[in-house]
Amino acid sequence: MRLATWNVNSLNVRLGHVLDWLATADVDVLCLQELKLTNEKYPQAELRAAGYESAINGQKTYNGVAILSRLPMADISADMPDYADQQRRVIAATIGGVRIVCAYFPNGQSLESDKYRYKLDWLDAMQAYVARQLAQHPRLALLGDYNIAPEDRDVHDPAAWEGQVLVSPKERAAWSALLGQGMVDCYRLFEQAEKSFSWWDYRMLGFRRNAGMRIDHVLASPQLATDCRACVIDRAPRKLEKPSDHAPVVADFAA
DNA sequence: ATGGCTCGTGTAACGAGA
Repeated sequence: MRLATWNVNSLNVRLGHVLDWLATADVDVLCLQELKLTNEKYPQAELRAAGYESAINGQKTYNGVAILSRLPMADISADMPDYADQQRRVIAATIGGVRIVCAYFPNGQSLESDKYRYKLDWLDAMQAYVARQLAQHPRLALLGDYNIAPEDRDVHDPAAWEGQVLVSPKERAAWSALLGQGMVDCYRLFEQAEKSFSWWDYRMLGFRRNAGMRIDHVLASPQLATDCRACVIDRAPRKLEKPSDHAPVVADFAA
């Protein structure tokens, strides 16, 4: 079973890239973030023609997430039930015996911002949500744009970024707490090239200079992680005309 | 030099992203 996550930064703009990528990526499930469109405007027909059904939690202008699957989906659930959120950032479904959670973690903007406080509260809620999901689903995958670079090796210039949003101690503590629940960073199960990133700033020739961060992740529960055979970041779509600033991350599981 | 680009909105700048 092949699972992927991709922050597309507007599905309107990126639909062509998504369809082209699905045609060759051979993934069973694709989690999308930053749709920036409502459920009414979701391109259901085009994706269905490509062989994928969708579970959608859309929002106008900002946020919005979806799970695309070429296998049957069950028990679709939008948002975190015990966290009242105006922003559409979470959708979950059970596919092929795996509980899939697709999440767009808040950015936080800066440590002084109200958005940072919101991010920390949201991270607390996600912690509790994952605990409940784990209790119910031994085979759990949490895929998405975490807006957290877990370690300094996930940052192109750790000195310049030290203490800032995406790498602050409180954000990294939230990441560590997810690992503390048993969740496994699939990407680090395997040997990877140095300076492997999943996001590059549009400005300053970020991609050409490989000035990026690894902030898009696939975490798997202990039982599911034992079946993980590979995890890669596919940089190819980032090289296209008008790309998303994020690249897809793909994780391959036996059975 | 704290910007630099790309979105949506709406049809001009501006907020937001990271």
